[in-house]
Amino acid sequence: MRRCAPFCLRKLSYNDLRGFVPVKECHEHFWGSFGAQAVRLSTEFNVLGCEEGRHVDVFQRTHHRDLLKSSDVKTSQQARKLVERGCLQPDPLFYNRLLKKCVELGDLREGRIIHALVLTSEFKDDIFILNNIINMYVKCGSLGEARICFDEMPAKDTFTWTTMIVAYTQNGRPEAGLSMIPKMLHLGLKPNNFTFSILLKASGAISSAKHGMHIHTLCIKYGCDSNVYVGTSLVDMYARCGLIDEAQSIFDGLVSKNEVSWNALIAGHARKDRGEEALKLFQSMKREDFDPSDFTYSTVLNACASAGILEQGKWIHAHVIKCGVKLTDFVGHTLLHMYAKCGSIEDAEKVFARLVERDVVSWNSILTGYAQHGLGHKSLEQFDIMLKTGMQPNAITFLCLLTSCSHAGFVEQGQYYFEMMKTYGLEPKIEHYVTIVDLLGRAGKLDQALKFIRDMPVKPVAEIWKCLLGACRMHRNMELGVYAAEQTFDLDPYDSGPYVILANMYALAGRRNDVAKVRKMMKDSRVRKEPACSWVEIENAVHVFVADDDTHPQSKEIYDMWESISAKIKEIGYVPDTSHVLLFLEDHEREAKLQHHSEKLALAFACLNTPPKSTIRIKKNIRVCGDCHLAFKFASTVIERDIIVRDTNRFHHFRNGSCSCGDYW
DNA sequence: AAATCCTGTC
Repeated sequence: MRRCAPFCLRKLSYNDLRGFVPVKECHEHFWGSFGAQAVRLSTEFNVLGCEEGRHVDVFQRTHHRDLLKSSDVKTSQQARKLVERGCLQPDPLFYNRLLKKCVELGDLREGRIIHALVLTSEFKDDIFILNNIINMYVKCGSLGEARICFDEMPAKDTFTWTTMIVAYTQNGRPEAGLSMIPKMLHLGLKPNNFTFSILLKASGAISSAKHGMHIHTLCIKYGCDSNVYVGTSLVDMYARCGLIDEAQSIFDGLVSKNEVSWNALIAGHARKDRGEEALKLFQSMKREDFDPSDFTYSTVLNACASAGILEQGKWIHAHVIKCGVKLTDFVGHTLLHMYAKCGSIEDAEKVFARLVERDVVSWNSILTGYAQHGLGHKSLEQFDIMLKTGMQPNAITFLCLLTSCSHAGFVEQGQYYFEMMKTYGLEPKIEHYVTIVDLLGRAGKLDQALKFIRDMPVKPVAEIWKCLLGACRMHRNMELGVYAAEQTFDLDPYDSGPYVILANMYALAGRRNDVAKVRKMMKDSRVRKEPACSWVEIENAVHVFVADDDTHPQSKEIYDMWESISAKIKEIGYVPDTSHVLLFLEDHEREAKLQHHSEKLALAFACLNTPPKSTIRIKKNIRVCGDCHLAFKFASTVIERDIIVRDTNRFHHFRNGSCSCGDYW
């Protein structure tokens, strides 16, 4: 204790001494402990015209303040020990500062001790302190203890209830948070801005427009809807519930908005795959003099990533550089993700090299990039480097590795990693099981895949069977395919995919009656096939095509261009693969059907509108069809260009007549 | 005297 004294004495100034009330109880102890130094202090006080009695309190307050300013946990403990020894006379503020310190440091153990200390003090019923104790438990991650304190509190106020709602909402139990509101209202407690923001967040988290709208009406009733936090939460809630237009109109009507409100709206559009709208909003935001933050950049970069618009992504990157935003966690990862997702793995590698710090997410992002670009070897090499740097892989890391192996056909390696993840204490989740089925299935080991499914410790979900079904189509195994399809119909009757695959398999086998049967099933279950489309970005504009599209202004040129490409590739050996057409048509009709698939139109359009030799990047909302894949291989030779096609889960790089996927996808 | 809204890898 003596150690602390000089530190405290040095800090005293006249301003510290003014207006403090003496604490008599500590007086004696103080003099006894500090002896000569206290006398010196006393002299200084006398010079300043203070009474002796004030010293102790000055000591206390100064001491608390200085102790609590430091982020060193030892000082918080020191402060507490002084109280335990009776050298300090704590007031409620003292406890609250200590609790705040525990929250900052996430120190649950220390928090519990302070809780105990409060319980033995005269403030054991102080609602303010008890509220802060609950908050401390919540922020330190102990929901259970928070709840016990909550239940045991004799009198609760709005803060108490709000804190508990925050606790549930931020710990993945938004329904539990929402369920507290009726009771709170019943007790006559008025929710405030804090309560409403968190309730709206909870509604958004479960995408429940019903709850959200109810909370919205309460916001209005309690006059909280003009608060900027509440307003922003409203925008976010509607966006997360899929009501993006409602979100936009709330945003437009906001009395006060800040950059967070903009971010919420931009993120909403980005989630809805409205990349261009998100970018437009980004522009408006800057026009209206709101400063984009890390949040904004990662949001718009993500919008570019999902829309696959590389040029505009680069433009945002330029902004990031111009504004001196560091490539730390969020911005760095979304930038890397954007380049990988827009088909430029080289740029993604450059970003990875320049990241200020690399955490497990950075590594996962680059591994995912390699996996999606079919660079299986690179992915595994990178993983070795990751381990050498001492970075701990997580469940997602292994998912990336398994995907890499699956796409590259590395069956044994994949199984090795699957076992390896367990040695890292990671329990395989359903996604991992799906990937192993995919790995085995693609490699033609269908029986092994089925045995794997049977032996799985978890119940198979629809995804598992869809995977097996895809493999059965690839390897023409009708019997197992039918079985897998039946399983998916039970588990996920509304997905069109399995019906279409099964119908195709029947069609290939010439089983017309069965095709009709599947069609009827589709009709009965009201399943609709998602329309296939492809898109390309040319000079900051996105051009979307569907099959047989004739709506584009350049339509005639596009068809002529495709005819010309088609003629040239036939000369060097392209024979249309009509097995990909479901309908029972004559051969020439089947070919006609194939020739105007959306990706072919997109390719022709890109040839017309981009400089010779430049890389063509096409995005698709579903898997690339087998015939288009074949045609594009020949086309890459004929037009002397690299063609990169992104489908739902991977990239195909066509160059000089072959594809990076090695025809294995 | 305390707290509330927006972003990343699958």
